Amino acid sequence: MKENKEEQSSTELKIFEAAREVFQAKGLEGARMQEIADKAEINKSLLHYYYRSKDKLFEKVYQLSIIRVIPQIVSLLNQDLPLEYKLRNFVDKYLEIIIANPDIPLFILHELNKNPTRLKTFMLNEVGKKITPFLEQLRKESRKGNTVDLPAEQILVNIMSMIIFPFIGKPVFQTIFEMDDAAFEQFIYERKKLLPDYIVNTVIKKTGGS
Amino acid sequence: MKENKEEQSSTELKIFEAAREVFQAKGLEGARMQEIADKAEINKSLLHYYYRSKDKLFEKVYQLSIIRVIPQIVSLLNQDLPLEYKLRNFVDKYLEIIIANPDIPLFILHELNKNPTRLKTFMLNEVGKKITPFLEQLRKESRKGNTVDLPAEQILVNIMSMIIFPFIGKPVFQTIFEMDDAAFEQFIYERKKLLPDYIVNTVIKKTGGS
DNA sequence: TTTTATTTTAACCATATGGTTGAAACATAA
DNA sequence: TTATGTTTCAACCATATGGTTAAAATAAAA
Repeated sequence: MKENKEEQSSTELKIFEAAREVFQAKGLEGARMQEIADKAEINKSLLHYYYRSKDKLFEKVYQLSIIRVIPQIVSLLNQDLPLEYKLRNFVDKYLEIIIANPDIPLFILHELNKNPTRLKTFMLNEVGKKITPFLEQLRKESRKGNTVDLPAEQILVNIMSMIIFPFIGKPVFQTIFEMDDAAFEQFIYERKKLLPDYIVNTVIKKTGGS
Repeated sequence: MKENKEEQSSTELKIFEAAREVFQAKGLEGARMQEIADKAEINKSLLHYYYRSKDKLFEKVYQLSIIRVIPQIVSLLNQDLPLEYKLRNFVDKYLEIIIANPDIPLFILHELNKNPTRLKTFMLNEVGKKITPFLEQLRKESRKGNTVDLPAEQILVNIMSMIIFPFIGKPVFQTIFEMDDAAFEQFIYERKKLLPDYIVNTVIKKTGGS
């Protein structure tokens, strides 16, 4: 390992990318070190040369998966913007992030299901605390009669559900709608175009106008 | 194994129930036969006495998990009813089924993600083909201007997302909203009350009335 | 060239795990 | 009682897998 922490060698990155793919597809126990080595086109010894063990490698993949998406998403709710604008932006950018990392949600949620307390403090501090201003904003607008009459938490769950679930349910939807990969990609593309408007319209009550 | 296929011995059922819990929580590779035996309060030998192998046991759990929910849900869309009534009923009963089997969605989707072709023919025949009448109904009402202007598939994905995802994302929501188990149960109960109306209102355009 | 870092090869170890077996204890029914 | 089915226990096997090691080959840097 000649390089320092910042500039990783290309093989180290190749290994990490392969590990990311395999872990995200199969989970910690379902993944095989041999499969990771094969996908990275190196041999198993090198895995231990760069990362000491399966657990260590998994931990890096897991943490980076989370750091790669969650802070970005949370920050979208942390700006001082009018509700409608913020909402539209949130849905749009959230979808962009998930489209770029479509396997991360199921990966995180499966691992979290096996061990629900794993990220508790992180979730509480980096997500829970940082979204309360947004929930407050929702409640404030709700009191003014500007939103649909639902608890703020239910609204947020609705929004997140519609953004994330299509990616988690991809194999089901692809089959029952008889879509090949291209068709599903098109379906997601269509979704990205219409979902921001749809969510804004189902959350925010427009006063005045036609 | 004295009993016939219909009336399983109580231990056989106890084993199956334990296996269901462990497999649904940990997945196929994450599950340990010893843990199943412990939870069933029998020893490992008995697992093989009743079910020949881990794979065989898993297969039964997997298939029953699917058969326990999917046909029920699909049948809700297969009745000859007006859209609004059908929709309200669908959301209500779907939630009921998932509340009774909250771990099944993530379980199925994780296993499906590891092997996306696994249930392809089943999904196609038992789901895909049977929901086309519903999609047609949606399109017909859409042409009459009675629904929101979205492709039928997008509408169905929205609906399924809002029903299923809260259960998949439970560990996240529970943490960021700081809910204990009772509070989360209450949250789901609240959801069951309001979601049918909410979904009907966001899908069906009411003509006339104030 | 000399030195250092990277990569391969191959063999190997330790462990966990799924799986098996046989004997014995126990219960139940014929 | 006899026979059959159920359950436990303990020991054990085979395998896959994660992990390690040593030696050599190769490449790169000094």
